Amino acid sequence: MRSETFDRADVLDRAGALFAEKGYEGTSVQDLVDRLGLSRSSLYNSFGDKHALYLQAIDRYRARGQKHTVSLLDGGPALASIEGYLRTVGAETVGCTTCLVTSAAMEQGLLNDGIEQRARESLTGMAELFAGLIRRAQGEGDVPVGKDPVRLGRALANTVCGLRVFASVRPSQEEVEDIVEAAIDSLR
Amino acid sequence: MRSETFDRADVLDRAGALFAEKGYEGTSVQDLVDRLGLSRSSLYNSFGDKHALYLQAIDRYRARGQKHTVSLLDGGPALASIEGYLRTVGAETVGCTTCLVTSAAMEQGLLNDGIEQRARESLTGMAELFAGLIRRAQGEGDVPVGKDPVRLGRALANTVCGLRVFASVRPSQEEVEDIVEAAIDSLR
DNA sequence: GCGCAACTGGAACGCTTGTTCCAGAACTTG
DNA sequence: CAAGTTCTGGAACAAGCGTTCCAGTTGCGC
Repeated sequence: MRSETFDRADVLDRAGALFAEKGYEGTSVQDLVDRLGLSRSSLYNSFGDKHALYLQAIDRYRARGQKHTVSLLDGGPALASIEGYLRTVGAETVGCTTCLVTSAAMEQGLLNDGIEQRARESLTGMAELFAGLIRRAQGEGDVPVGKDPVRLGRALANTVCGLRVFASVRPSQEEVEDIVEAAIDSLR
Repeated sequence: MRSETFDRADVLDRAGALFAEKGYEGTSVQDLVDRLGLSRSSLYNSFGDKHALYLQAIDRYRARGQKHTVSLLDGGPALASIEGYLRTVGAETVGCTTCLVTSAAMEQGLLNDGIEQRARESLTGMAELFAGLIRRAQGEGDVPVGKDPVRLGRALANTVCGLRVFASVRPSQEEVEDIVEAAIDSLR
């Protein structure tokens, strides 16, 4: 026996970064071989074909994002958590960090298998996460009880979604801050 | 002499629809020939190569969008114009109408020539349009003067941007309505 | 140290890609 | 009718694509 010499998660991370950068169709298998540090043969043996690798990279990306989100949100008042999360997304946007799920949704949304569903899951998941936090913040007296948590949660998720696109366009810090702060204002 | 038999604008519209649907890399020249109703040769003679056609389709799309926007916005109180525009975008979103500029920005944003700039122009243009309308609505007593028109305008543009992504994911009418109504609420 | 399994490198595959070219048909204008 | 231009269909091209396969190397577990 001999176990895999490469770090599977790490390979998927790098593949995901490449896919997010150049798109699925824009990334050739040769690009992947060059960037991932393993041979063509190993790539096919360990991950299947290009599309299978894409899906695995997306799943990995989503899992990592979820872990990161949770660590950002637990503890402290809910409103502060929301603000912190939005500001983090804002910083990523200024840094032109492109989002793999958004890229995948835009590129393949209407036709491809599995991807549309994954993207929708990510979006509704984020909306529900926000809604829960808003409800908690209302309990903590930080958000007016008149506000509809579901509606506001969906709006915040959409704001994040918009920022993912903005990231492709090298926005100024000022623009991004305005968007983030306006979102936060909507909670007051 | 013999003039062009096809309608140039119409061909660009159909090309744009195809590019928006399948992405730039995902659309082959053969796809274009099949859909546009003119021969490979005419296509190259009249529009140059694939990338040139793409840019022309984007420009045409933007011009058409601008014309449409203007017709939607002139006349009546500014607040009603904003609401009408947002609801129109919402309807397009429910109908899964994908936006060529957003697709182009996501696919090529960081690397390609001309496209990033065009996408940013579209976004900042929309933000400024909103800012102007908000200022007018403030003059008309429909929006509190305490609100910052520039910030709010940017937030609305970002909301539209997010909806363009949502359209790829077959959202429910309810979700989209929540997002649109929350955006409108932010003006009160 | 033997055998098994993961890995490498490269060659080969059939297919699609974007692009060019050409002979001829279709049409408009003189 | 003739000249000139646009359009068509199809062939041809080199390059790149995703995928498969194989001979050979490396390293772990018995």
